[in-house]
Amino acid sequence: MTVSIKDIAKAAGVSHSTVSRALGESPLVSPDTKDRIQRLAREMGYSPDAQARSLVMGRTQTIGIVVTTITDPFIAEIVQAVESTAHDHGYSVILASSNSRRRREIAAVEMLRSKRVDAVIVTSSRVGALYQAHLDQLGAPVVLINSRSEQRGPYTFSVTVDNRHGACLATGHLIRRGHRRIAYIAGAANHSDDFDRMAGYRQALGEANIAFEPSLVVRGTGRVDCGEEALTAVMDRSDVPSAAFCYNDMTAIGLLRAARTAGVSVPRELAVVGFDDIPFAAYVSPALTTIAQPKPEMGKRAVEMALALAGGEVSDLPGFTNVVVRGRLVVRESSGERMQVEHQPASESDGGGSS
Amino acid sequence: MTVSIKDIAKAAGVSHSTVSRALGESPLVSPDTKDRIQRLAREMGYSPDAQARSLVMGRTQTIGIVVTTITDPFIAEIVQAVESTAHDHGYSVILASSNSRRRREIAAVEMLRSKRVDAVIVTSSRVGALYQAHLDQLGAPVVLINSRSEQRGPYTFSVTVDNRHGACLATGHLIRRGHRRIAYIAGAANHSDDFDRMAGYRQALGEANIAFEPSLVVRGTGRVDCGEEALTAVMDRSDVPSAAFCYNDMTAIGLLRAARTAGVSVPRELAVVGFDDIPFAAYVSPALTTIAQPKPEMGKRAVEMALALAGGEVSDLPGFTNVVVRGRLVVRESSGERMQVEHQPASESDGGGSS
DNA sequence: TTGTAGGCGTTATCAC
DNA sequence: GTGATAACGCCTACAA
Repeated sequence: MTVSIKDIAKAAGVSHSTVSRALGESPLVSPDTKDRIQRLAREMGYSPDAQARSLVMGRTQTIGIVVTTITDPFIAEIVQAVESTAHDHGYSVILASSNSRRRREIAAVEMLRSKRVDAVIVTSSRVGALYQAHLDQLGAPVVLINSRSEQRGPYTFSVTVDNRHGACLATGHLIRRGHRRIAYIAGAANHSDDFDRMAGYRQALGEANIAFEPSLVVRGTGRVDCGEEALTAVMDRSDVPSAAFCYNDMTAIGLLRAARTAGVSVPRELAVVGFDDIPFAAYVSPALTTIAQPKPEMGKRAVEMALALAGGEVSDLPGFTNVVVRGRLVVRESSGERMQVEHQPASESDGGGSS
Repeated sequence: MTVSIKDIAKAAGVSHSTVSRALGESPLVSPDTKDRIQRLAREMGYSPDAQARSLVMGRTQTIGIVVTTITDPFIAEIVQAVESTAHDHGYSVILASSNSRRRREIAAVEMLRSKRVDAVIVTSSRVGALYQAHLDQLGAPVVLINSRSEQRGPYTFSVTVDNRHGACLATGHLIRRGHRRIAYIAGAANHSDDFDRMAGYRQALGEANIAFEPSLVVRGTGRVDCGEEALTAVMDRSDVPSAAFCYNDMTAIGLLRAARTAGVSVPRELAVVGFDDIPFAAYVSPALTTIAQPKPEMGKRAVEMALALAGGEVSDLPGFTNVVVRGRLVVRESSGERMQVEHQPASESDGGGSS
C-alpha cells in the first residue's frame, strides 16, 4: 500500500489539493502547514507517482534510447553519456536494444510510444522507410546518432561524426608514413557510415595522387569475427598492400588477431588503423592507431537537442537539424614505430541542415 | 494530439468501454464491432497510453536496472541479457547508472520508485546500510547481481557467481602449471567479491600445501589503470612470484599492458589469470586465461526471479533467495604455453538461502 | 452485447 | 490560504 497525497491529506486534516501544493513548493500555502505536510510526507514515506503526474502534465520526464546492442563498447559509451546528461536534466531513460533485428527495432519504438517518452534517441542504426514511418508516428522528436535515415521524416534530427573527414585523416596518416598500397576493410554493405568512410579513404588517396584500386577494398562485417577472412583476402595476392584502414576498431582488432595467428607482423608487414577508439583499442597489442569519436560529447549533444526539441528546459534551440562533430587521429603502435600524435581538435562544425 | 479510446469511441459511435474491451481482446464484444473498432484504431494511429493503464492496473510492466557504469563490458553483457529477457516477458527497462557515487545510486532508486517499476535489478554494487533502507522502501522486489548487501533487507534476493569456487579454479590451474609463488592482485578493499576471490585463492593454496603469504597480496582498484602499480609491487622484490591471479580481467589487462611496457614476458616470466571473461579477454596479447562468468544466464535468472517475485507471469517461483552459478576456467595464452581447456560445466548450484 | 459510473494519483482552475 | 471539482486515459464492476 503506497501512500498517496490523499492519505497525507487525511492524516494532516487538510484537502489533497493543499498537500499537492505544499509538496510542489507552491507559494499559496502557509509556511507552517507546508512544513507540517512535508514532514508528514517524509514520515509516511511518501513517493510521488510519476505516472499520475505525467498523465496530467503531459510529459513523462523520460527519454528512450534504442541501440543495436549495448554490448558494443562504442555504443555503451554513448549510452553512458546519454544517461548521464539525461539525469542531469531530471530525465530518466528507457533502454531498448534491437540486436539489429528490424522487428525488434519497430517493437521498441512502439513500446516507447506507449510509454509516452518525451523524446527518443536512436544510435548506430540504419533507418529504413518502414521504420521511419513508425518514428514519424511517435509524436516525440527523434534524434539519430551516427545513423542515417533513407528518407528523412519531419521529426528526425541527428548528430553524426564526420566519417569522411575521419577516414581521410586515417588514410592520410598512413600515406604520410610512406604507404602507397592501402587496403580498406569495409563494414556491412550499404551502411552509410561505411560509405562515407570509404569516400574519405578515396579522397585521401586522390589527394596523394594514388590510384584507387577496387580490389583493395574487402567487404567485412563490422564485427571482430571477420578478421581472418579479411586478412587472407588482403594477403593472398601478388601485390600485397602494406597497410589497411579498417571500417572500425572491432574489425581492426579482428585483423590484428588474425595477423598474430598467421604470423604477419604488425605494423612491420602490415600497418593497421581503425575507427572509433573504443576503450580497448589502447590495450590490444600492438596498440591500435585509430580515429577517436567524441562519444561523450555526441551523447550529450543528442539529449540536449532532444530535450530542446521536446520543449524541455534546455535554453536555446540548436539552429541546425544535423550536428556533425569531428573525430581526431590517435596514433599508437599499429601504424608504425615512431610514436607521435597528430592532434586534430575535436571541435564541431555544424553543417547548416543536412539532407 | 494523440488519439485516445474516447476518440475512437466517438468515431465508431460506441462508448469508450466498448472500445476498451474490443482492444483488450475481451470476449464480451460482438466480433464485428470488435473488428470495426480494431480497424478504426489502426487507421487513426491509436497507441495505448501505458501510464494510464498502469495507473489503474497497478503494474507498470517496467523494471529498473541500476549499474555502476554501462561502460564496463561485464556489466554491459548482463544488461544486454536483462533487457532481452525482460522484453521477452513484455517488460521494458529503465537504466540508471551511478558511476559508483552513493548519491547517484540513491537518487536512482528514488527515481525508480517514483516511476513505480515492478522490480529492480542492481548489479555489481556494494549495498550499504543507508542504501538498503531506500531499497526496502521501494515496495518492489530487488534482486542483486553479484552484489552483497551489508545488511539483508526483507525484499532483497540475489544471483551471484561462486567467487570462491572460481578463484579456486584459477589458482589451482596456476598451481598445476607448476607455480608455487602466486600473487593476488586484489580489487577495491572491502568489496565482498574481492573478499571471496581471495578466499578461493587461499583455499587453493592451502589444498596444495602452499603457505599463504600476505605480502603477495597487492591491493588494486579493479580498473585497468592499476596495472603499473601492481606490476612494480609484484616484481620489485627479492622473491619475485612467477604468477599472478587478478581480481578481474580489467586488472589483468592492466597488468599485461604494464608488463609489456616494462619488458616482463608473459607468461614466461609471469603467468597471469583474470576473472570475468569480458569479451576482449580473448583479444589481448597474450590472450587472457580467465574465469568465465555465465553472464547471459545470470541476467536471465535475475529478471525471471524479479518478475516471479513481482507476481508476474513467470510460472514457478524459485525456491531460494540466492541463486549461485558457477563460472568455468577458460585457458588461453597468458597462463602458459600448452593450449588446453579444462572445462567445468557452467551448471549452477542453488545454495539454500544465503545470508 | 453494450453503456454508465467510478476510480487510479496527480495537477489545475475555480470559488470561498 | 484552502477546499471542492474537473480533468488526464484507461479499466472494470454494475446496470441495462
